[in-house]
Amino acid sequence: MLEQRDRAHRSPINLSEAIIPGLCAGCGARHIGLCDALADEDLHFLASVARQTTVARGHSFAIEGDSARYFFNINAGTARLHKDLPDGRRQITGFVGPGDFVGLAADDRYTFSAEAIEDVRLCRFDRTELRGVFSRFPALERRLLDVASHELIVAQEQMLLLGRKSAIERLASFIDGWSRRAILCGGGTDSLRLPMTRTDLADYLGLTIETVSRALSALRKQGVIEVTPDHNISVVRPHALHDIARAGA
Amino acid sequence: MLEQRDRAHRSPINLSEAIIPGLCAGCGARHIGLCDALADEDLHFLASVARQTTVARGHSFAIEGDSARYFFNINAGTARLHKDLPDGRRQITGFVGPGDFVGLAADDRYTFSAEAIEDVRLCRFDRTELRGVFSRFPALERRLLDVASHELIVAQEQMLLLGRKSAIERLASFIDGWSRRAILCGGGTDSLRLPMTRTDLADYLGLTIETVSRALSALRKQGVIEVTPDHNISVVRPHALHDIARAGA
DNA sequence: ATCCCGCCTTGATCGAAATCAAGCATTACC
DNA sequence: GGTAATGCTTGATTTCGATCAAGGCGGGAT
Repeated sequence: MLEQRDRAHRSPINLSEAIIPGLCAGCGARHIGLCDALADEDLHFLASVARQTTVARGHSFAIEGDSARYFFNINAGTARLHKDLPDGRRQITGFVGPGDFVGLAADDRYTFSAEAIEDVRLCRFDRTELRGVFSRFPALERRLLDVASHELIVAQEQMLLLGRKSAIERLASFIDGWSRRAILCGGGTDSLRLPMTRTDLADYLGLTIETVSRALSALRKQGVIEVTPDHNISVVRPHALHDIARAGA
Repeated sequence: MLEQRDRAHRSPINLSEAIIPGLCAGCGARHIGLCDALADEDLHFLASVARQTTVARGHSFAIEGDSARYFFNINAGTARLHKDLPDGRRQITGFVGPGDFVGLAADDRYTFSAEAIEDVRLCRFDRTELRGVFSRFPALERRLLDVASHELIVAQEQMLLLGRKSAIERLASFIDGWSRRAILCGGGTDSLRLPMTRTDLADYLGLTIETVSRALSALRKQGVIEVTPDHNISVVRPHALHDIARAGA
């Protein structure tokens, strides 16, 4: 592993970070994990199809309808994926962070837009050349199938949320899920950093900012969460939160 | 192709139908398409991990929470995939027909239930043994990744529908999509068979049966569709329907 | 410091869809 | 044939979340 990291540093991009994101060791499904020994020629090959870039907060690195040339792996920061209706209505389909992939759900053209909500560092792959990567690293394709399957599970859970849950249940579900993700990624269990605005939350949960605000207040008044002055959240009663999220399971 | 079909008939299951569903030749993404020549030993191997079954209307062949032993390929009939909340609220995440796969979005346990809404014929694979199938037929894994990607696109489109569209836009979107699917599958463009009930439609679109009924009436009054006496639909003005679905794009 | 602007919260009112309710059509079953 | 069950439609009323509106807070620019 360390030997591999050394080798990676010799290549133009930091492959150990790009291909084997080390930040979230506990996240399981969110990593490629090309952990086998890599020959130098393999590294050069990977470096030839990948490229590390930085995207500043507020900027998009994929736009719905554009030709889908690239596939991305997030190394640092948070981005939102969204779809828009012509009249401005917006649905955020997910937030992605370190270790996550962007571009799996793409045809010829992107069917979503991706925008950095914090400064984002990412690794960019040419999608055509990625095919070649697959034949050289079959484990990668296997891994991507697992990732895609997992994303399908998450997407279906979100359909249940959007189709059938009340406003307060949606907020509880989101905070519950987000805090589990934070815990898995090694974050402390006390304060939960929310990099997205209330508008983002509303567009993710199919609500308006006012309803999001009211639902958060309701959860606060019930003593389930606390809202910090900087608009972050701390979960006071995780079990109660989970019960609300699952509609009293 | 014909030679392959002949060979398939020698095996215990009808592989040409099960693995290469022939019913919907125009559907593209929905087929595995193991179109390369198959050796006899390959056929025997496939037959050893697959099994053809019939599921009667109203019966489930996968239940949320159960150990996810099997992966399915639908050969005939229609099924609904759904998730339920403890208090009875239900979200249908999709309808599947000939050529579709069920069980991609599964972990250790099913995260959805699958129920036949017509008599269904399907081909059942043991998910553990499927891993072995992958190493023998790498093209299959590639194909499943494509299928999973396509399902992700559809799921995200459905999130936009559930999170941001009005009742009438949801109905228009559904009918538009369903009719395109029917046309691709070689169906006539005139009458559109809806194998699902209004309740299913409501649970798919995040509405109630009354609202579904009213939205259909509204579309009918606008001269966009006609509702046949047997509750099927015929699309009178496809372009207008599409415009409503895309919120006046 | 002061102003402005973006972001959030809370209150008042409105509206789209849910709920409640009634009735009709078709099919299933005795 | 009669009757119950199932599924669909339409009308009346209610409700939850959207919309409209006002005000607070904090950070950045001048």
